[in-house]
Amino acid sequence: MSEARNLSEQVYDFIRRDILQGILLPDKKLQIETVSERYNIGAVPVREALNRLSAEGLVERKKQRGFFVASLPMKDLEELVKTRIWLETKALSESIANGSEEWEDGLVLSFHRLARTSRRLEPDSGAALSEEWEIRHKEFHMQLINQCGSSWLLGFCSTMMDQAVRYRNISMHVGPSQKRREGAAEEHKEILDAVVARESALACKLLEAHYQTTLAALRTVDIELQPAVG
Amino acid sequence: MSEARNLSEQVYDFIRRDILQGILLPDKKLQIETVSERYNIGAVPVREALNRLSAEGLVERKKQRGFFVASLPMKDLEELVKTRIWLETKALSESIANGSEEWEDGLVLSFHRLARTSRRLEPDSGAALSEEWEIRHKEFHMQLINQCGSSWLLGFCSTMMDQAVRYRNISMHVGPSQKRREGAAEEHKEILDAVVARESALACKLLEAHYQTTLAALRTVDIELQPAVG
DNA sequence: TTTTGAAAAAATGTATATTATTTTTGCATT
DNA sequence: AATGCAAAAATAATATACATTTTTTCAAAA
Repeated sequence: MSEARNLSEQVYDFIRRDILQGILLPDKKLQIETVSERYNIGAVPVREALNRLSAEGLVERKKQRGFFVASLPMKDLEELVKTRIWLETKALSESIANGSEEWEDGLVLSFHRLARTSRRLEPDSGAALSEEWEIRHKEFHMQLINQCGSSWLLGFCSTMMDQAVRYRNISMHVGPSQKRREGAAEEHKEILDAVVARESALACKLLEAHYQTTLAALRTVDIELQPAVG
Repeated sequence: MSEARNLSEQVYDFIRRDILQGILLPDKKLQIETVSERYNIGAVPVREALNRLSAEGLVERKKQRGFFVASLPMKDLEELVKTRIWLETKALSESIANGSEEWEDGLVLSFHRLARTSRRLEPDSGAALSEEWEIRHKEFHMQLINQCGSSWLLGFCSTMMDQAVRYRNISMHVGPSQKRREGAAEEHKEILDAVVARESALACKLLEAHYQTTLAALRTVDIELQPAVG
């Protein structure tokens, strides 16, 4: 894993992971000294990491007032999902148009690994397995679009996927022990099949439906996500 | 202008401006000490600025090897333009669908200001006027899409506009005193008219043509853009 | 020409000082 | 006594100076 990364990169990874997993709650103050102590790393590396995270939108930076975990208002979720659908369906149709058989093979593989991890996932599974699912899930969705022919578009989609993960994980932490949505596995299978059949329009429709369903599921957790300040 | 910004923000603005204007050439090493001296600001604020710029893609960060002005390969320009067309036509059609008359008014105003600045622009105009044109130009293009209903999409388009500006400015610096493209002003007018007429498909076609023409103009400057290292 | 290793240069990290913001405290006023 | 305000103390962000570690350079030897 850690191949001689420097402290700045280590603490960057730690904070990033904790924000995505919802361990660090939205709007929480990220005081340099506290973060420093938490990860046992000096102030300068911490500041460098926070500066980069702030440019990525996972951290907010208020001048002369320090850093905060980026806010995550429920009302912004709709906009996020809408934009994901716009960009990812575009990327998906381009990918289907350009993608070789090798790409198809890679997609089948990504799906299989995701499905395997899903099956092992119990309501009380440990954090490690849950983290593996997150990785497989993102890999599958990125594999769907990675032949779109634009690294810009891929980057934007990746950024938004990470934000979406935050909503999912926060809702699981905040609500009364939510569990991961059941139907998702079949939806992934349907998307895979449509892509392999090169049915572009159908694949896009299924992908959109997948995100709309996820949105609907999150909306039921209508708990206010802004409480934990400090 | 500068309302009590701290050193880190000041140097951030300086470096950003110099990269966009093409004063700092692609791949140039951004040595902390050198940058520090150049802007008369200490090492820590410089590092914070460079870290943020690296997350934005204007600066590249190689671990244990420091910072460099982000590379700008000519081959990536095609991909950038393609992606801009994908996202901005989507944003434009949404904007036209949603935009109120106030938005329309704002667009007419943006166009007028851009046109006025264009007219004043001579081949030997100073940097100040040229910088004003850049600002007006971006304002017009952002105004076109700012009712798209997605701040994510707006941010992505803004990021790519900045990258495109780099190509334009670099080509003017590197080539034998290139001048700004003539036809652009009329193209802007045509886009404005199509938008005001709410002819969404036409407006998108014109916007795409506008970017394709710009791309073609830049392609004639086939000078390698990678020489200045150090 | 290629390799090697010490010196120089530059990035990364620590300790500390400075400056801005927030909180507390004490006094005046209602 | 309760409230409001202002000044001072405390806290925390920002910046400087300096130490350590890594990379690069350059010259001598294979």
